[in-house]
Amino acid sequence: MRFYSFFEQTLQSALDISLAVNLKTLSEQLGLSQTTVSRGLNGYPDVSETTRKRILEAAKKYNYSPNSRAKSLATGKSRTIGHVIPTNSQHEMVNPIFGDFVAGASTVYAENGYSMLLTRVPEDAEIDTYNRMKSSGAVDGIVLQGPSVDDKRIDFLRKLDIPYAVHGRSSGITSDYPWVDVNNRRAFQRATDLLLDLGHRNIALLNGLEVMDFAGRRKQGFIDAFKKRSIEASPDLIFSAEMTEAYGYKVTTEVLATGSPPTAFLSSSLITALGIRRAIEDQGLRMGRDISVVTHDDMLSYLPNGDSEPVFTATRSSVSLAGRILAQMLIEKIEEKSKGPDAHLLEAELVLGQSTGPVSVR
Amino acid sequence: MRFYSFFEQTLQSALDISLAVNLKTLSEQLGLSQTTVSRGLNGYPDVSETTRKRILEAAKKYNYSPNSRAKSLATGKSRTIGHVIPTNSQHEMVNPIFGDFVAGASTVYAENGYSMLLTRVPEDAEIDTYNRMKSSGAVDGIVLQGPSVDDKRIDFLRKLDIPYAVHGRSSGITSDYPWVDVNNRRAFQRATDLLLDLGHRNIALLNGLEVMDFAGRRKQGFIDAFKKRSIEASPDLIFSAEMTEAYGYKVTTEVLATGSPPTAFLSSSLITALGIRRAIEDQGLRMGRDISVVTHDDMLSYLPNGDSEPVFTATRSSVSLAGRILAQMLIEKIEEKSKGPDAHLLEAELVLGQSTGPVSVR
DNA sequence: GCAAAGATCCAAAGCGCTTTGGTAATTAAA
DNA sequence: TTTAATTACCAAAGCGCTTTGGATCTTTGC
Repeated sequence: MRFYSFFEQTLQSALDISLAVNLKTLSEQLGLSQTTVSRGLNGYPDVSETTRKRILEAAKKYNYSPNSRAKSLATGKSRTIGHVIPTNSQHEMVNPIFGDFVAGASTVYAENGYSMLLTRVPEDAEIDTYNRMKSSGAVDGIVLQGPSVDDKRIDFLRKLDIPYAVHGRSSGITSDYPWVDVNNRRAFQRATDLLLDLGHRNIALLNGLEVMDFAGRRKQGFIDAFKKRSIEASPDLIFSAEMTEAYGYKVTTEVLATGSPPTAFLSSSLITALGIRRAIEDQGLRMGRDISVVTHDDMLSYLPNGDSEPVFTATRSSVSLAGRILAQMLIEKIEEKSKGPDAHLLEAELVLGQSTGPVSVR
Repeated sequence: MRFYSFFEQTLQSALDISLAVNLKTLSEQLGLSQTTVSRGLNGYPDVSETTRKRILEAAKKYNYSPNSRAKSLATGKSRTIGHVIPTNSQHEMVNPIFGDFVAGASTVYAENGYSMLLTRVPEDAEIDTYNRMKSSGAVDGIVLQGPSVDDKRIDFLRKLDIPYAVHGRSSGITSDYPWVDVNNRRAFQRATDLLLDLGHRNIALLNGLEVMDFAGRRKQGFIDAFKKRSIEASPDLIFSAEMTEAYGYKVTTEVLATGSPPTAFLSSSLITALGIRRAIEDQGLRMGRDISVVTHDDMLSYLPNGDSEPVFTATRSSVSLAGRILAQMLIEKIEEKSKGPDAHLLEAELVLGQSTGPVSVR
C-alpha cells in the first residue's frame, strides 16, 4: 500500500480524473493570492518573472484554463461572435455558401481567441434573437448574412448598439453600415461584356432569388452591359430562383427549345452552371463551342472549378476570404481599433475557362 | 419642456437606448426582492400568480433577459454545445455535408434553448480545444464530426467525462460510445446488389477518402455484395479521393477508356455522381441506358436529386435528420434523461431513378 | 382557540473570475 | 540618512445571477 500526502492526492486527482481546478485551488497550490495568479496569467507587469514562470508551469500541469463564464462576467466581454441562420419555411435551403463562409470567419476568430455562436431561428424570431443576444451578453458582435433588398435587420442592428458587420449589402439602406461584399454588378457586367465581345446577343441570365440583394446587383450589371452598347437585354431570358443544379438544367432545356434559343448563359452559381452544362450536352451540343457559359464561382472548397485550368469561364471571388475579412473587420470594431462603419468591396476575377467561345453559326 | 419623473426616466432610457436592465434594477422597479423576481421568472411555485404576472409583464416591458454568463456561472450549465471543425492543411476542404448537418442540429438546439459554439482549429490542436472547452465550462456537451478509422478522439472524449456524441462511427474503437450513423455497409451492399441484379459485373466504386470511417464501410458493403454471389469485385475499379465533381469526371473518363470498361458506377457523393454523368455523356453515352450510376445522396438542401422523380438511383439518407437526431440525443444525455451510450442506426432508402438499367450489349 | 401546515416573500452567500486600492519590502534619489 | 519611487504582492469588492435557509403571515385541523 502506498501513502499519498495531501498534496500528491490533489495533484493526482487533478491530473487523472479531470477535477475542476479553478483559480482558487491553483493559487492555494502555489501559495499565492488569486490576484497574483490572475495577473500573472494575464501578463500584467506587476508580477516577477520567476513567479510568473511558476504560475504558468502550474497552470499547465494542472491543466487549468479559466472559466470563460466567470471571466466574461467579470470583464463584460464574451469573446464570442453571433451568427444567425434564419429558417424560412418556404425555402429552407441551407445556402451552399454557408460552410465555406463560416469556415473562413471562424479561422480568424480562432486566431484571435474568439469563438462563434451559431443559432438557427425561424425568420420571424430573428430580431428577437438579436435582442436577446445583446441583452444576455452572450456575444460581443453579430454577423448578418444574406441581406435582402432593403433589409430591415441592418437598421435594427445599428439601433441595438452592438458591433456588427454584414456579408453583402442591401440596396435601399441609405445609412452607413459595415460590410464586405463582392462587386457583383461589375463582375456581371464584365462577364456580359465578354459574351457580347464574343458576338453573343441572345444571352440568358440564370440568377438567384430576387429578394436577395446580390441578385439585383448582378442583374443590373447584366443589363448595363447591354445598355452600354445600345442593345436591349431580352427580359424573357432573365430567370431567378434558388440556385440548384436542377434549376439550371430545367431552364436551359426549356429555353433551348424555343424559336430563338440563347447562344450563351450567365449563371449565378457553379452548381446551377453544372445543370446548364448538362442540359446543353443533353441536346447533343458542346459547351464552349456551340454554346457559351459564364458562371459566378464562389470558390467553394468542395466544388473546385477544374484543376489547373478552369472548366468554366467564371467571375471568381472566394467566399471563404470574404468570411475572413469580415471577421477581421468585426473584431477590430469590437476591440475599438477601428471606429465607425467600414466597407470592403472585393473585385471578382474574370477567369477564362473552356466554356466560352465565339458565337457559332449553327 | 416636459418633466419626467425618475421612474419615467429610467423607463424611457430602458426602452429607447437599450440600457442594460438587470435583475437588480428590475426587482427595484417592481419593489420586490431579486429572489422573488428570479423565482418568478423561472416558474418556481413559491410566488403567487398575481405577482408572477406582474414580473413577467415588467420583464417584457423592459426587454429584460437574464445575463447568460451570470446565469451559467450560477447554475454551472452553459446551455451550449460545442462543435469543432478541424482544419487540415493537406485537404482543407469544408465538407459539403457540414451546412446541412449543422442546420439540422441547431434547429433542435434552438427548440430546446441551447446554442451552438463553433470552433475551427488546426487538426493538431483539436484535443487541446476539447480540453479547454471542458475546463473553461464553455459547453455542456460536444459533437464529434467525421470520425476516421480508429479515431483517437472518441476515447479522449470519454475520458474527458463530458457528454458527447459522434456523427458516424469509428471501426476499431471497441468501447461503447454514443453515435448516430447511416448503415453505410448495408446501403452500399444493397446498391451493389441492385446493379448485380441488373446484370452488371464490371462495377466501379468511387469512394471517399479511405481514412474516413464511412468510406471503409461502404467499400465493405460493395465487396460483400459480390462475395455473396461468389464473384470477385475488381480491385482496380475501387477508387477513393475527396468527393468532388472533378474527381468523378476524371476517374470515369479514364476508366471508360480502358479495355474492359465498367458498365456501372457506384458513387459516394451526389457531387461526384454529377462528374460521372458528365464523363459518360462526354463519351456520347447515355446514363441509365448505356451505363448505370448509383450514388449515395445525403439529401443536401441545395442539391436535390430531381424534383418529383429522382434523377439518380440513390441510397438516400438525410444528413440534416442525422443532425437533428444527434442533437436530441446529446441534449437528453446532458439533461440526464438518458444515461450511458446510445446509438442510432439510420437505414438509407434505396430510391430508383433514371440512372440505372440493365446492362446493355454494346 | 391553538398548533401545524401552507403560502409568499426575502437577505445573504456563492458561482470563478478581474480589478481597485492598497501594504510591505526593496531600490534609487536627494 | 531620509525620502521618494519602484517592485511584488494581496484582501476584498463586484460582475449578475441562483439557491439556501429562514421569516412572516394566513389558513387549516382538531
